[in-house]
Amino acid sequence: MPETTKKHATIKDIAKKLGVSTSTVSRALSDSWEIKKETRDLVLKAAAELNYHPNPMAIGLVTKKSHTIGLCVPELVHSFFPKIITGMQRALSEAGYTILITTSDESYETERKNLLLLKQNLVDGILISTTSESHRNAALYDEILGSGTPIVFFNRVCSKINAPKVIIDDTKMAHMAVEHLIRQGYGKIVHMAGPRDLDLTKLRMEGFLSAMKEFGRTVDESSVIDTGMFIDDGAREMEKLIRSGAKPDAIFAFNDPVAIGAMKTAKKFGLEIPRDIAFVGFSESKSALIVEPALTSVAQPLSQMGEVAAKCILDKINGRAETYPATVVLEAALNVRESSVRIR
Amino acid sequence: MPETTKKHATIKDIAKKLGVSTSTVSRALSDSWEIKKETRDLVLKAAAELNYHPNPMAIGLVTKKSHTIGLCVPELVHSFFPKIITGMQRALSEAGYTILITTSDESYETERKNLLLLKQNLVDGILISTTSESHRNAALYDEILGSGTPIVFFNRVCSKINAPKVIIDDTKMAHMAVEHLIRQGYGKIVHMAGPRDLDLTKLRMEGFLSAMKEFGRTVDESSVIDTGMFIDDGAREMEKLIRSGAKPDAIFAFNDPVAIGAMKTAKKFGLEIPRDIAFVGFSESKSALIVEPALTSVAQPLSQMGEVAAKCILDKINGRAETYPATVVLEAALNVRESSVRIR
DNA sequence: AACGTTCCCGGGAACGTTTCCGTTGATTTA
DNA sequence: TAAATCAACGGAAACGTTCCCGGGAACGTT
Repeated sequence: MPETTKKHATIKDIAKKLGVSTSTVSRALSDSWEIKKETRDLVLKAAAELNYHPNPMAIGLVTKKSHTIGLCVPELVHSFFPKIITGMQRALSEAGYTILITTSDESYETERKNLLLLKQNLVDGILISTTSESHRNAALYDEILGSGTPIVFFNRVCSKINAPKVIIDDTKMAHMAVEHLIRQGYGKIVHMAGPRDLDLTKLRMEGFLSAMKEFGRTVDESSVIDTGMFIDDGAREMEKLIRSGAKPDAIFAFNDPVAIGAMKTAKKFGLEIPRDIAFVGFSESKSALIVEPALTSVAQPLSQMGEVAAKCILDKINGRAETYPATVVLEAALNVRESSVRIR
Repeated sequence: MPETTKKHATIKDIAKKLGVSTSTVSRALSDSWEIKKETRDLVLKAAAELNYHPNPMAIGLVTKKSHTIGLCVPELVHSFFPKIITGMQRALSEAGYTILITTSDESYETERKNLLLLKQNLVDGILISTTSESHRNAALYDEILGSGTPIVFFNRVCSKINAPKVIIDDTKMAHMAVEHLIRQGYGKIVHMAGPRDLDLTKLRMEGFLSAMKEFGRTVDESSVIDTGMFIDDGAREMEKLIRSGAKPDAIFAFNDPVAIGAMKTAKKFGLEIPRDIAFVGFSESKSALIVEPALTSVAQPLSQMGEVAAKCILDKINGRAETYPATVVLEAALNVRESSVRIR
């Protein structure tokens, strides 16, 4: 009978084969200083021969580290977060960490469940982009933080929590976008703002307002209209706008979907873009290039954002948190395209 | 001094508090039959009071199950797989399983690394949609299967491996799409095929060919052209086609991006869609609705596919594999839109 | 009345690893 | 040369569970 295929070779098997103790093997594998070079090589060779792979659960049980970090994002289907995740995975897998992904579906209750799940699964740290109602879970964030699990916020942050945050300067970029519209000579500019309770909404609106103010534009209650964050929301609000006879000359939308939805309606009503009305989105998506005319938008360094957030959480976990400031602000870019360029 | 906040309450803490043995507590928590109802309630109450949560690592160490299933997809940024993942998460989290996501970036080497990583992390099962060169890892699939870890393929499968697969009938749907074009009265129909080494490419091409044959259309080497799977690929091939003076009347593309890229080029050259040329895509994406005119495409039940694949792997893990056939074929739908409807 | 059952429960090994503590022989120091 | 340091290793506890084995009541069964 051939050597029965034992499920997995353990440290003991190596020890037995070499006639040494498990401690020695462990030390050799972890490259401890208190090990002779020759025995270490011997162990390494035997480990390779036996096709040894350490059991992460056993390690986790004694070290109380899972080498897993939990991720909580609102959704996955818009390719926004997936791009961020790509960056995270690069940084984390390099460091030997693995990601546990959960989606909150824009519901703070699901987010709460997910966070508790992550805690129970003993993740070493949590990366989170909150739902629009982040304040509702603020207490939970604090509780988790208090229990010793580090948290890093990215993109959508909870401002009142004292934890590292990785973001772009939304206000500045919004300002820049609106300034672009103004310089292009568009008259009445309307801001389609996002969900009320999202921090991002406030920040981008601030940018809108500051740009309007800087250039002496008047702002009244009709300058900003509440919208959601999806295509349908933009389409609906645009229709209302047009039907009310208050067609603006330009729209600065909370994000690309809203802008695209609004564009769709505008075209349906026979408006020509950008002659009759201009559009600027935010958080550039692939759709910005597919839609016609191509949509001007603020491009975020998504993959980099993921990478930075990941490195940040690793530093937190490994106690090198001092090297990071509380908030990292990344550089974004305004990509100007046909949807907002005045034809001369 | 107040009760020092011990990191986590364990089963021993409960046992000590109640003056029973750990075995009893364990039995109570796992709802064993050999436990008195009253003591079980006592344990449950104490557990709640102590805010007890079982340590998954300790459990995994002894039961040799991680309650984690590994996922390996080619990419995440096209919202195709994220939609599938959403379905998976629903089914898996419901069953108390957690999901470990890896992306292979269309590289079979990365896929190989990921699979090995998953194995080392002792996942209970693996869900995979392969890279275009799946045959290169066929031996690895078999090895993993042989080592006792079940695998379920979905969407992109490796045909030579004997494992459950969850797919749609690509050939049938391709046939249907092409039939639609023919019935609309389009003359010269060209198929922009996907990557040569992808199973899906062959299947969809078969559907194209069978439909052409069924309706007595002639097929020569100019009827099928190799493309990649991205927007640029479609754009490039379309340009070649037009410049060569061989403008077809309709294009059946391997997928939506290729169709959209081709559409873009067609419009650039002044062709009107669908009058001068019609387009049909595959694997409906959001972009199909954003592009103008809206793109006819085959919609796959993505979330359902994820759910079915997840349930399948759970059945495999729990030894109820007999309830499933080797291959599950889901129903897809051809969504006809303006891009392929002949104007009368 | 002796004997099997059934019902509950405790003791303790086992899972695979890290790590503390101790030991030994060799080397250096006073 | 005795004492102290050091390099390299073994022994064993610990991490938090599950689960097998065994045992003592309480309950029927012949």
